[in-house]
Amino acid sequence: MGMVKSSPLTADDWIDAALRAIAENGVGAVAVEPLAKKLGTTKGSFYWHFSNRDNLLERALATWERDHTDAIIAAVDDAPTPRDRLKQLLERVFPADIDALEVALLAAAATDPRVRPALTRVTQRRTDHVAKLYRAAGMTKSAAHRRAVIAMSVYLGRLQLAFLTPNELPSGGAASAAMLADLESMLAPSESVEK
Amino acid sequence: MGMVKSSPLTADDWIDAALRAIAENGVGAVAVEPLAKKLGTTKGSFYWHFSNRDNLLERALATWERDHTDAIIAAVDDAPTPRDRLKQLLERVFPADIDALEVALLAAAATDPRVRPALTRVTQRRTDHVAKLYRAAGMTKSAAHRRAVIAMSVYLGRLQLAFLTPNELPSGGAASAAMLADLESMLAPSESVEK
DNA sequence: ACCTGAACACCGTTCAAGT
DNA sequence: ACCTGAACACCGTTCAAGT
Repeated sequence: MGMVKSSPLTADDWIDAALRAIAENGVGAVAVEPLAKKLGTTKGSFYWHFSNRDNLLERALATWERDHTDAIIAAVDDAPTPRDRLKQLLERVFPADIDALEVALLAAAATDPRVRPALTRVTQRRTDHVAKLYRAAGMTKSAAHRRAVIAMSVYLGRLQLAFLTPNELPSGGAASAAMLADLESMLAPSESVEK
Repeated sequence: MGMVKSSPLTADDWIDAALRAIAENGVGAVAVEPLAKKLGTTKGSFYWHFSNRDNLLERALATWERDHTDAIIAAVDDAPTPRDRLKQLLERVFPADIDALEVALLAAAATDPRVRPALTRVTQRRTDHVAKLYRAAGMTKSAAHRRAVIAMSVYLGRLQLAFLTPNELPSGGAASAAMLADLESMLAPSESVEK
């Protein structure tokens, strides 16, 4: 079942296995003994590469944070106007298949003091970026920030909803298209706020 | 520290302790040995009242589900029009202090197969109720449903955001008032959709 | 440098025995 | 009817010893 690598295991092998375990079964699934079994090695081997279970979690989170923040932000920078970039961001982020790893991390953030800071940084950067887009589209600084916070709420809430009621949110199809249209009009930049 | 009750402990004592533990430290904190210590009894006592740890969780969830669904839905039924009821619901639900227990359950729902069904039922009922209000305010059935889903997303996302960036969401004050105004206009029923 | 294997602590679960 | 206390399994962590 587990992919057994020939001899010298690297720390990254453990990190990959940890992230896969999180996506599949949550942060609680980052357990040394089961991971060791999956990698075909022993617990003792683990403690050569990591000081403890938390240290593995920490480094796995750092890897995720690096890989999943800038990529999304950079992906939409080719659209001509801020309004277009916002629209593209929405279209890219909302109909997409739910990212199981992101949901699991979001879930763990509420109770796990090691996960929360990572999620906080990522969320902060995303919010700031969206606020900047609203600002560039002509809204005041405070209105732009409020709308960015609301947009992030909708995004985060949708991750939760998708997991709670999978049948309610088809990944494609007419319902989802109408939904996206609703969201686009609700989240479009408005120029008339707090002149 | 723990409130030690005189002799015959009831199942409800364990359930109360479990719900308190969840609110404070997440579902993982429902651990028999620590709870026994807090209640001043032994693990053996626990297994008189419950078949196992999961059984305690199950019954704690059932208690929460019963207490926290109908109460909120019923609380706003005195407003004259559907539009007013929606507005009151928003005003009641959004500026309120974050419910730690609800956040912890929402978090656990993503990975815990015992928690998810309870959250799914509660979310479904809340969504249906809000959709009914939109419908009564004059929207088509499908538009009302889509808007209810979006409103639930904002609500759930806000719970997450509040925990990720506590400083961003003051419980009162001007920022929160402006935010509420934004939400009210974005989530107000519109009559012009899908005539 | 990297790994094994045994040891110990902690928590879930069982159960015979007590009141 | 309700509880204790000892026992065992499972996983985190340590460490002496191996290659």
